[in-house]
Amino acid sequence: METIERKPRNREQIRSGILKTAKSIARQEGWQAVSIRKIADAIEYSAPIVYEYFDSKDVLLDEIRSEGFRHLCQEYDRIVNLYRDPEKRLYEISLVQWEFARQQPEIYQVMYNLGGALCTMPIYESESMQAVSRIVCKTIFSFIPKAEDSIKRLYFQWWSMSHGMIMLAMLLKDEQPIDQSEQIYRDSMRRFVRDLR
Amino acid sequence: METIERKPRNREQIRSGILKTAKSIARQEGWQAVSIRKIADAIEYSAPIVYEYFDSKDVLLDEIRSEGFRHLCQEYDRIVNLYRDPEKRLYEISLVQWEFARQQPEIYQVMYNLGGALCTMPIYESESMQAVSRIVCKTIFSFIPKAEDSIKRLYFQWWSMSHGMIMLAMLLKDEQPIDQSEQIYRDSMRRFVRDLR
DNA sequence: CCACTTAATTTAACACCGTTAACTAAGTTT
DNA sequence: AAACTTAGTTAACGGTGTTAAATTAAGTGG
Repeated sequence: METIERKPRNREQIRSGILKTAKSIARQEGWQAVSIRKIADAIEYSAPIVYEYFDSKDVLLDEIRSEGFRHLCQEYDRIVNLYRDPEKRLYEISLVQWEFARQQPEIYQVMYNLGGALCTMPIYESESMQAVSRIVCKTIFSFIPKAEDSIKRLYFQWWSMSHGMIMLAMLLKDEQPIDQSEQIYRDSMRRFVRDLR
Repeated sequence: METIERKPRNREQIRSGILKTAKSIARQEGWQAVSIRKIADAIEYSAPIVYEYFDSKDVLLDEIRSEGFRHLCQEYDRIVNLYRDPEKRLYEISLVQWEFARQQPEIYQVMYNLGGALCTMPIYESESMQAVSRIVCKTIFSFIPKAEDSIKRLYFQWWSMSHGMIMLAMLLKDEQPIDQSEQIYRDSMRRFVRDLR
C-alpha cells in the first residue's frame, strides 16, 4: 500500500533532483561540464537511471528551458496583475527579465543556447516560450492597439533590446561592472517604453 | 634549398585548411559536430597533426573568432573611409554587421558563443574585438563628442541593439522571415543613429 | 652505399562523453 | 513454489580532446 504512494513521490523527487543537479553543475562549472554521468554520481545512481526520467540529454535541457520560460511567465503574470498602467507593466516586466538573467544565468543560457549550452529543440516550438510572448504582446497591445503585425514588430524590438543588453552585460561583466550595465538597461528600457506612446 | 621555401608555405596552407574545414563543418552540421578527428580526416592527416598548428581546440576557436573580428574591423574601416557623414557611417556599419552575421552565421556564433559554440577565452581580451570597439566608439565620438563614459554607454546601447536583433532573428528565422527581421533591423538602427543627434 | 640523425606522421592509449543492451536482485502475483 | 515485474547495475559501442610513444621518411656524413 505504502509503496504505491511512496514510489511516485520518490520518482518526482529523483526527477527534480536530476534537474537541480544539472543546473548546479552548470552554475559552478558551465554547461560544457554537465554530463549524464556526473549528474548520476551526484544523485547517487548509475547513469542509465537518468534515462528513465529523460529520454536524452537534449530533453533534459529542454525541460530546464521550459522551466525557465514558465517561471518568467508566472512573474510576468504577477506584474500584470499588480499594475494597471501598461507603461509601468512593460517596464516592470523588463526589470524582471533582467533580474532573472542575473540571478539564474545558467538557466538563461540554456533558454537561448548561450555560453556552450545547446538544446536542439527549436525555441519557437516551446509552448512555454509562446506563452511568454503572448503576455508581452498583450501588454504592448493594451496601450498601443494596432494590428497584429505592428505588435509583433514592437515585441521583436523590445525583446531584442532587452535580450541584447542582458547578453552583452553577461559577456562583458568583467570589463564593465554589472551595476553600470543595469543602469543603462533601466534607462534604455524606460525610454523604449515611454516612446511607445 | 627548395624545402626551406616549400615547407613554410605548406604549413600556412595546412593551417588555413584546418580553419576552413572547421568552419565548413560548423556551417553544415553546427559547432557541436566539429571535432579534431573530423577536421583531421577532412585535411587527410591524423588528429595529432592538428595540434602542431593549434595548441587546443579552444585556441582554434579563438583564432576563428579573431578572424571574424578582424574581418569586421576591415569592413568598418572601409565604411569609415567611404563616407564622411558620421550618421551615415554608423548606419552603414550596422548594415555590415547584419550582412556579416547573415552570410557567415557560424563565425558570428563562435564570436559570441552562440548555438553550442564555446570558446572559453574571454571575448574582451581579444585584441581584434577591442579594435572593433575602438572604431565604432570613434565613429560615435565623431558626431557626439562627449566624455569617454558617455561614448562607452552609447556604444553599449548600439552594440546591444544590433547584436540582440541579429541573435533573435537567427533564433526565430523559421517563424519570422529573415527579410522581415532585416526590415525591422534597418528601421531600428536608422532611428537609433538619427536619435543620437 | 651504408649508417646516423632529424623531421614528419601515425598508432595507441587515457579518461571522458551520450546511449543502450544485458544482466542481477528483490519483490509481487498467481 | 513458480512466474512475472520492478529497480538498478555493469559493460559495452562509438565517439570526444589530448598526449606519449612508436614508426616512417628524408636528409646528411663518411
